[in-house]
Amino acid sequence: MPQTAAARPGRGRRPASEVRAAVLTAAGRILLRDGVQAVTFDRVAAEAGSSKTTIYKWWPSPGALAAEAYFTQSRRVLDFPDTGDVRADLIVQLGAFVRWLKEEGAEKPVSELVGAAQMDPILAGAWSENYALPRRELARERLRVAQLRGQLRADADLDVIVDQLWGPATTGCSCSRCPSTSRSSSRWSTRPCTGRHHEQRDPPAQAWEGAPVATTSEPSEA
Amino acid sequence: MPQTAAARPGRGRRPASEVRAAVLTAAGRILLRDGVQAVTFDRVAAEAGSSKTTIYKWWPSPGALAAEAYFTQSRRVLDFPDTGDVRADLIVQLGAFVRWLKEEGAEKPVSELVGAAQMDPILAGAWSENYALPRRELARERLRVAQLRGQLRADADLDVIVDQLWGPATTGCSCSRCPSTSRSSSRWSTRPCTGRHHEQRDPPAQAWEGAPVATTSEPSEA
DNA sequence: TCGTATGTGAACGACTTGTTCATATCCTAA
DNA sequence: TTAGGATATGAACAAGTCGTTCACATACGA
Repeated sequence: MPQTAAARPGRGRRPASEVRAAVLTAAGRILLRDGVQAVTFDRVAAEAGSSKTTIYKWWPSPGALAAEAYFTQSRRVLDFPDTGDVRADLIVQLGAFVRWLKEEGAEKPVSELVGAAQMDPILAGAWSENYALPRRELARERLRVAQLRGQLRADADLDVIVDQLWGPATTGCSCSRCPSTSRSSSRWSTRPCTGRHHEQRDPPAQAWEGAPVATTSEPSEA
Repeated sequence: MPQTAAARPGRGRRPASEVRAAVLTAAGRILLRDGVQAVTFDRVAAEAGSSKTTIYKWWPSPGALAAEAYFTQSRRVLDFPDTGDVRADLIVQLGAFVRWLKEEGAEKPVSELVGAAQMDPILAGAWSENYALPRRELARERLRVAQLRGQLRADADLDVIVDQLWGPATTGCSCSRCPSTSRSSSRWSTRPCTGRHHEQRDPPAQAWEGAPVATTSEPSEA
């Protein structure tokens, strides 16, 4: 995440676009460095060099601000490429998504955002409407194109395919502190894309009863 | 969850076991009624008729207290029966678990506890060590007995079976605010128990990329 | 150039979190 | 039965957070 915009001292109005960019940048940095609970209007205002009053005006809650900061950061990383070969494109995007989570440090903030959404309806709504559902629709569009090009069976259930392709990585976020048992991206299958096999031989890793959290995840160790 | 123990007025020490029971009962009721964030030492003390000082001594955090209150409530509901037919027993227990979540109101507090665990290492540790891993081990024990009795293939991967049987219900907890797409308990399979089929034809519902939360869940609607 | 809109920082009130301390009761040993 | 030690108790306190108000300083458009 990029460096914060320089805050100028003293009163007086700055252009809204400048303030907005500074606030989102500061919120994103606090989210990554200190976690979703550290994203408060007071702290973001201090770090962005903006007014707390203004932030209260523009965002409904710190959670919504944290979510928007995350969306802003992730948008450029999670683009869907379009080379004409949908299968290859989805593999590239899926790889980018997994790297974004596992290697570029997004897993912790995402799991905290998803976690916080469980008790923050505003954040839950923002997540679903501004991130989750739009991204699902992007994936479905790519799969529809594959169907039109004969690269995917016409009767394939697109939601199930989206779940199966991206679900394991996302389950890792929503249940990130789990014992390392059966979850592994190497076991994921792209078989639906071939349009030939009916059976799902390698079930993707998933959450289980009663064991969604543990302390084996390094970033979150107490 | 049962009624609170009557709080007696005035100073003076009460027996620790009485105080403990009152605190756990109060915490459980606040968790169910008002959510995990309402479980604070002040509120629990007020509702239990106990001293905040004492609660600070006995529990490391409100989250740990909330988790223990939940464990206390769930223990009796989620026992594993033992009739000799492991397959039938697991179906009964799985049904009790799903009813506990969906019909007896446990889904919301569980998803909030799991969500809060994402940013509360103490709660995460308590959840894993005192609830998740012990319950997983209980399930594995039952499956081992099935293997010994020839009711389950000797080479079956017990962790994968546990994930697949209980995972969907638990995924519903960890990602409870999701659009109703492919998740449905009716699609779960008990096929591993027959020891005959290698393929998993009906993949259990699971989380997907970017869409783990939404506002379609009634209890959590803003 | 002027008037309107709005970002600004300080101040404020209400509430929460966590600790301290003297007191009242429980419990165990003699 | 009594006495002493341990501990649950409620009030008080300090520090910090949350959310709002308001007069002021600047941006911006006509």
